Amino acid sequence: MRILLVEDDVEVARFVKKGLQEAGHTVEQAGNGRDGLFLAASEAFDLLVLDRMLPGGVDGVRIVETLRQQDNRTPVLFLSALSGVDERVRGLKAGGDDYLVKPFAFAELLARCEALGRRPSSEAPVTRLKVADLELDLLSRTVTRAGKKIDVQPREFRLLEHLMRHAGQVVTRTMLLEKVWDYHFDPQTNVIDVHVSRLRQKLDRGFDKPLIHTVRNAGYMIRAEG
Amino acid sequence: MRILLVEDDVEVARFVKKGLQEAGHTVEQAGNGRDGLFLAASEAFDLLVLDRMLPGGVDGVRIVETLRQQDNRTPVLFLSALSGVDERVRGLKAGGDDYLVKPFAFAELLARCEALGRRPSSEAPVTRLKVADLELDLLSRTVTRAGKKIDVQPREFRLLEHLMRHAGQVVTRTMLLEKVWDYHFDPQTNVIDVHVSRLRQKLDRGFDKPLIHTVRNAGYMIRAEG
DNA sequence: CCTCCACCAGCAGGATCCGCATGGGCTGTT
DNA sequence: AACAGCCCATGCGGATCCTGCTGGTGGAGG
Repeated sequence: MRILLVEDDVEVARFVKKGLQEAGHTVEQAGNGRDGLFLAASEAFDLLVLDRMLPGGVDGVRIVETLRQQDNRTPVLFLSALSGVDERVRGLKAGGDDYLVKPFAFAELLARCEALGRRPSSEAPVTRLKVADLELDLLSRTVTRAGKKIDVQPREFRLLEHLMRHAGQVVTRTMLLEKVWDYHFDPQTNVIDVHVSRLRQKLDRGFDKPLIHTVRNAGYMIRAEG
Repeated sequence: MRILLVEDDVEVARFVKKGLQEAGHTVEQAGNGRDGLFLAASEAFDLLVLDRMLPGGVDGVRIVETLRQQDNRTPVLFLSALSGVDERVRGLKAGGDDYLVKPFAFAELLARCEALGRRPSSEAPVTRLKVADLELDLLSRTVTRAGKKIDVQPREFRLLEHLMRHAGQVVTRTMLLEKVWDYHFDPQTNVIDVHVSRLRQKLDRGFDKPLIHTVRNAGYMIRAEG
């Protein structure tokens, strides 16, 4: 499972991250609400573990509310020192899925994480991928940016799908050749460049924030910022 | 939401049931594990609220394990007086989705119930259609019969999809022209016949039970028998 | 300044796909 | 029996669409 942990307490963060990783999950971490929200909105996670209280304006509840407003249904587990019933209810009402009070036993955190992660990815296949205002609907084979429909060719679609499934991660040319072209050799041409170029034109033309980024000597990456 | 409550303590049961009903949910209730399991297995609920300890052999954990084994993914919230971390972990590991320790505040129970009910069946788009041993996967755009992959053209795919979405119902030519071809007039040719024919060849050839049936003077129908 | 890498426009081959027309079979009616 | 209406299968032609390559240009990095 790909988990995003947003926690400002360094000790707790370290402890949780280590434990989750040892249980076989991939953990990204943010130390404040701003970064956390940005990551959660721009990349795909199976679960968010949020501290209820965070420094700097954007707290856990705020993050969830924002995400839910954007149709992001990623399960959310709150961690908090606030143990009052009202606090717990508020967290859940905002769109959280579970609420664990500090201090907690790691075994319970893990069990609850896995309970949350169990349902969505297991039986409800992803039907739409989203990166910033770009959406790709696997069912209708449709691409939209900022609500406007964009026509893409089959190969472009596969390319984009692969990029979006790895949003925020660099995708190498070799990977693309394997996964999008089913080539298991180097075609010695710039096929990829050409298709990426075409895709760019369709996706980024007319928008000031480009989504497809070149990573020199490595490959490409799709992501909202830099 | 349709909720099943399995709780042997009459007082608690009454209290919870009343509260959930006042929040606008429908509540069925069982007083022991046996009945609870039977109900949960035979009817469709959006959520199960189970007492962890129940009289007569079948306890909450047992119920969940049995259901999960039957591929029943209905969300489960445990209620229990057993507050140890190990107990909680066990409940979640068995397939529970949440665990609330008695005594609890009703507001929290309600919030957790609604958090659990929020996600699952509410909006899960259909991604695969099935008629007898014929399956159509909207995501991979794949058709299989009896496990064997069958290649179909785009237009054939749309045609088949439309037929399968109305399995067991006659689909008229006019409907097909509108929905599959986007024709709003009569093309005066036998386009439909041709495509149905091609589809038949691919789907029914080599199988004794045909799935696509002609309804004379009406249209076509896909269905397992007759 | 030089080199390498990436970008983009244009092009042309190819493959796919689709719809039409024809001829034949079946069914029910006259 | 003969006929009309409906439905089925196949071959063919055309058109579109798509894709990958080439070659020249621009820019980043050394």
